[in-house]
Amino acid sequence: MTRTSSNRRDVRTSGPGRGRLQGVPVLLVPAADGGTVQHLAGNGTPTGDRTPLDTALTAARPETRWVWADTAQCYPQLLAAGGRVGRCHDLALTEALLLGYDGRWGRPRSVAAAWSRLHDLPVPDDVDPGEATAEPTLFEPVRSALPAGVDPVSAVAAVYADQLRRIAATEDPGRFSLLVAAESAGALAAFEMTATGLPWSAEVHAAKLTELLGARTSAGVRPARLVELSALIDAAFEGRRTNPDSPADVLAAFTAAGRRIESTRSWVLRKVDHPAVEPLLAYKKLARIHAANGWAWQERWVREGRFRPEYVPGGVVSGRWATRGGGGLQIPKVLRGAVRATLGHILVVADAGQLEPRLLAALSEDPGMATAAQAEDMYAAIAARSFGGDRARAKVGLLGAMYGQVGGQAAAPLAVLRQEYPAALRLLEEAARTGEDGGLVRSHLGRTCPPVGDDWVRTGPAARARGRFTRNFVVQATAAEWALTWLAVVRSQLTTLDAAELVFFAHDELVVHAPAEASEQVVRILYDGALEAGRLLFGSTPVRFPLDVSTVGCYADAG
DNA sequence: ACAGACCGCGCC
DNA sequence: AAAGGGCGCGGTCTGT
Repeated sequence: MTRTSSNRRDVRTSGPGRGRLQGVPVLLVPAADGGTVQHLAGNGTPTGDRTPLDTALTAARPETRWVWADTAQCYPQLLAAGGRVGRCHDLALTEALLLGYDGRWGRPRSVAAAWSRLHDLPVPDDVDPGEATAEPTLFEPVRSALPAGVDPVSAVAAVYADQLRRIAATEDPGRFSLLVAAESAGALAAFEMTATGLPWSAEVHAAKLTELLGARTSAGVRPARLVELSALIDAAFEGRRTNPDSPADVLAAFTAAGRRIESTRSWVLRKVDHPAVEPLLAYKKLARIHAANGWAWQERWVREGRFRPEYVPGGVVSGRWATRGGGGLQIPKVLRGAVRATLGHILVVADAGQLEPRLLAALSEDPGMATAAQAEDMYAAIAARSFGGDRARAKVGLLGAMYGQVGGQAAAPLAVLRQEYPAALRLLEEAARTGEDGGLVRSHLGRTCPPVGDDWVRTGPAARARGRFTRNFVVQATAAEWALTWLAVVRSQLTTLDAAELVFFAHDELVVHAPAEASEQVVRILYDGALEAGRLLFGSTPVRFPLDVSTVGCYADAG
């Protein structure tokens, strides 16, 4: 195993894992009478104290931390019953992080599985949440898979204590604790946001669809505008009936028209001189809106004025979230006019600009790059310093370095960067080499990339592809943990405001819906949170994490 | 009829 | 301008 972060800095003095994200653990305990919670000591052993569940929910201090099997199983029910939890330790997410740290990716991560591994017993498969019992109780997922006779409370306590030991045995327990706290807080936020939903005007959305596509049609029937464009495409191909949704058919049509193209990607088509290109590009754009975010989508995903994406925290290997259905992280720009604050409210939209290059600067501690990362526009600062002010070249070079591009336009800027920012480029190239050799790389806080499969061979394209993946992983995964930490801090501070709700999170962007009179406080919380996230991850670093913040009535007006 | 691969494009 | 990282989704196409 190869570490990629050299020049380690001790961040413990600045207190990751000991600050706002940590608290006194409380353990939930199942009971036939509707539930009690059992208290845990700091090392995970039960103290014997018990409190009724509803009392615990209403009387919990903000620093109370709930230790439970799986936020996905426990929290939606609590939220539906009006409960809300400040902090938690999610045993399943933490188990996945710890297994990954040891290079044991994809093993079952449930409490039952962890408990069984702890006792050298056969490990049960994880239960798909979709296949869980019809009326799950808070602890059903724990109880059902544990061997008969094993007390679920003891199992949770034992796994929790074991995880604390394993965290303490990592290379930097302070960092890993912060990762666990942020991952767990993120899971709370994810299920809260699914319950809350993003304010979505079905009327505005429908009006936009009609403007773009024509009147609504029944399912399976192409709207008027698509029919027209399809006819124009046929005409341009001199009557040849062409299915614009079929890349193979479009390719054949161009071949018949004497135009040899290697694919039907829109940027390839744009270079082709043929009358079918224009209607084809228009068709593809609109057909995409119709298929992915049309009337059927609205019917399925928008209810009571809210779009409710189902977030999957930890759904991406880099620690980014995924969504399940509805394409929640891909709301097209042309439809963002439908995201509207309700009466008397505003949306505060904040996104962290140029996050990945800034994290590269912080990770590598490259002096020149760190200086550039103090600027509001980091690409411009790099350009001024090293590219004679040519911002486009600076950006292409930096992105190419982080994504593993070697040729094309990026080649020359890359050589400049290697000369001027050697520590930053070395970090990336070391990560790539580790990946090509089949090794593991980690994020700043210790999230670890998946190992190679059994059938992996250290040859040509496969090795280079893995090198690009691990090269990008160190940056993308660290960006994801910065953003998660930001989210966690903002979430906890927003509880000080009445009726301010987090409604959207997408990789490096947060949207808060709040009463108009609270807007300035929300803005302050977002900025303070970004500052705090940088401090928690890196202690004192010259790197800044500037935000673009807009206070708007409509998402389309942000930015 | 259904499953899975591939394609292309939306987002970051 | 179009090479390189991560996704979800809906379309077609191919194989069973």
